[in-house]
Amino acid sequence: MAQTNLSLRQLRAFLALAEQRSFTQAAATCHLSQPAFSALIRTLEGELNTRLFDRDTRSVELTAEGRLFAASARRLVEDFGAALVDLNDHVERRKGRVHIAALPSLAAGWLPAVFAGFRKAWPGIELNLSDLLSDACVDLVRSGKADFALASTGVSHAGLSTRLVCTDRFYLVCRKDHPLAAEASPTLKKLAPYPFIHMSRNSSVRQALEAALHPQQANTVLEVDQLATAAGMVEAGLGISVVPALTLFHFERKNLVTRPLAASGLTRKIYLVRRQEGSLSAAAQALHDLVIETMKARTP
Amino acid sequence: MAQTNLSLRQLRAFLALAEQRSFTQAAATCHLSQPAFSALIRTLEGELNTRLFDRDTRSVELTAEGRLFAASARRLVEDFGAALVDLNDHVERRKGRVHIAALPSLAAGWLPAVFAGFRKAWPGIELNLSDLLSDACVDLVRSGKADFALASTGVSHAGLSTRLVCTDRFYLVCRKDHPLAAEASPTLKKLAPYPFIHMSRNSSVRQALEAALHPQQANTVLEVDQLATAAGMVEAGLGISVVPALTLFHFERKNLVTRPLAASGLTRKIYLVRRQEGSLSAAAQALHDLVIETMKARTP
DNA sequence: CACACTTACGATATTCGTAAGGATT
DNA sequence: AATCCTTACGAATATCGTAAGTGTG
Repeated sequence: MAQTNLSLRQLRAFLALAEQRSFTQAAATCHLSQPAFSALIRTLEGELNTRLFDRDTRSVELTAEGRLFAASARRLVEDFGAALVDLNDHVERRKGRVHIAALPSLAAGWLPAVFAGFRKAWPGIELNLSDLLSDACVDLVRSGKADFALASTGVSHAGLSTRLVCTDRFYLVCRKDHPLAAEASPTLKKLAPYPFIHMSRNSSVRQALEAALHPQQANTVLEVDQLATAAGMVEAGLGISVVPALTLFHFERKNLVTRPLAASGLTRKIYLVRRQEGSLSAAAQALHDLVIETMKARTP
Repeated sequence: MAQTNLSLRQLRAFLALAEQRSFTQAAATCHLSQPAFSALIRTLEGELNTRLFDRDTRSVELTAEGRLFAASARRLVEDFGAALVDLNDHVERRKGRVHIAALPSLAAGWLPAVFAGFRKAWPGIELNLSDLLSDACVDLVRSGKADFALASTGVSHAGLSTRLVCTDRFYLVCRKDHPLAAEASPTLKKLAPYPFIHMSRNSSVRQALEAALHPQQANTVLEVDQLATAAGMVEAGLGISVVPALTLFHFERKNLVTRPLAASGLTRKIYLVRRQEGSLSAAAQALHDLVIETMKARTP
């Protein structure tokens, strides 16, 4: 008994017959020939080891046991259907949840448009974004709390797979009246004498910058956490700064100019980080694909 | 999607694999060869239109969709199993309810032993007895409130089937010191002169008696509702009475004697009444069979 | 190369629809 | 005679197990 094998179709057939009380009609409902339907009911009765219908040529009625089972069967078919619909909603991305982690610079400037596009395509999917510094992003992925991350780690962590999605060139930002504003594409060396406004030491922007400067030291005048703050400081004339292209929107201000740095190998690499094993949910995969696609479109 | 056909076995296989995370082991659990099991999972994934497991030669893990479905599947298999167990309990008469109606004379004297036997055989079945006069018994059956009845109706009602289960001979009951006590088997005529204690007019005992007497009139001294009352009255010397064999236990008292009436065609016929169409529940059928069997044993 | 999942394939079992049978009105 | 469920039976389909294939540590 514990190993009985019943199918959803048998339950549906049973319920159809219980409601319509006619083999002929119920068979039509189930898209079966009447004899096949009859056999199906007989099989079901055999598996349940009881007669479910009193039937003769004139009438078809549930037995007491049939009525009992009908109540269960109705609920089972409903629950089964609900489970299938729910699963399918997730598969078809009508429901679901995606949690990604991304560097604040991406979260503020570039991601919103991606999220908007995603939302439009899959309005039923709940989005969750952790805008954190690179290491924290990676930790969320490793712990499974985030589906994937956009971070600047080049280190290949065990169990994580990283994929380069963007190489972000750096730009000088300074006031229009600054001497460097005259240069179309200044070199790093030329920047050295001027007071410099840094991002905080653990930001990806700062780390890429330090790595590029290495033996050199910048003439630090100020260290801030937020790019918007840096923009304000530069505009106020406290100093210059150097930031990746994807953050330039912060510096689109009347009194500021931005200049690509002369080829210096100074770039910030952005990686998509995900767990090595375990596929993404349908929803996460969709966002993943959209991210990749959008990135490709930006820098072909 | 609405017409997907899943089987309980597929769900069990899916859950086995989700838990054991090994095709080989899960296949063994399901008593299948590993390739057959593999095909089964593949079919399931096809029907659900999604991959449920991330698998390679080294590891088998649920996908996000698989985890979602696993929760549903677990509950479905449980509910399904519970429904099957419940149904089987009814089929095997470990659970259930039987409601019968019976004449008070049977309810008090003869049925208790039958019920005791039934209870012993099927301790899980709830018993329900309506001890009512014949017409009320039949009404309960007709309305479907009782599974069957033991009544004295000979009338064949539409939609009901009646079956004679017992022909109850009548006995004189009187005091030991009554003149009739001397007769081993008095005739009805001899009773006529003596004061008579009747059952109420709508009782089956009274009706059978009136039918037998017909042109004659009894010398009624008293009319009572309960046989026990009649017994007390007879013992007190108020009169004699005539009652069916099955009620004689009421009259087994020190100062009373019972005498079978001489062949007079005076009998009370007891019928088992049930609905013509519609089988009995397993529990009701069991009680039905026990009633028939016990009746047969009493009067072979 | 050993282990674990997949593919290939012939054999078996199940399920189907058509046609004939039986019972009831 | 008409209607409805059941039985009979050959055909189509699905499922099984064995054996070979593939990929990974």
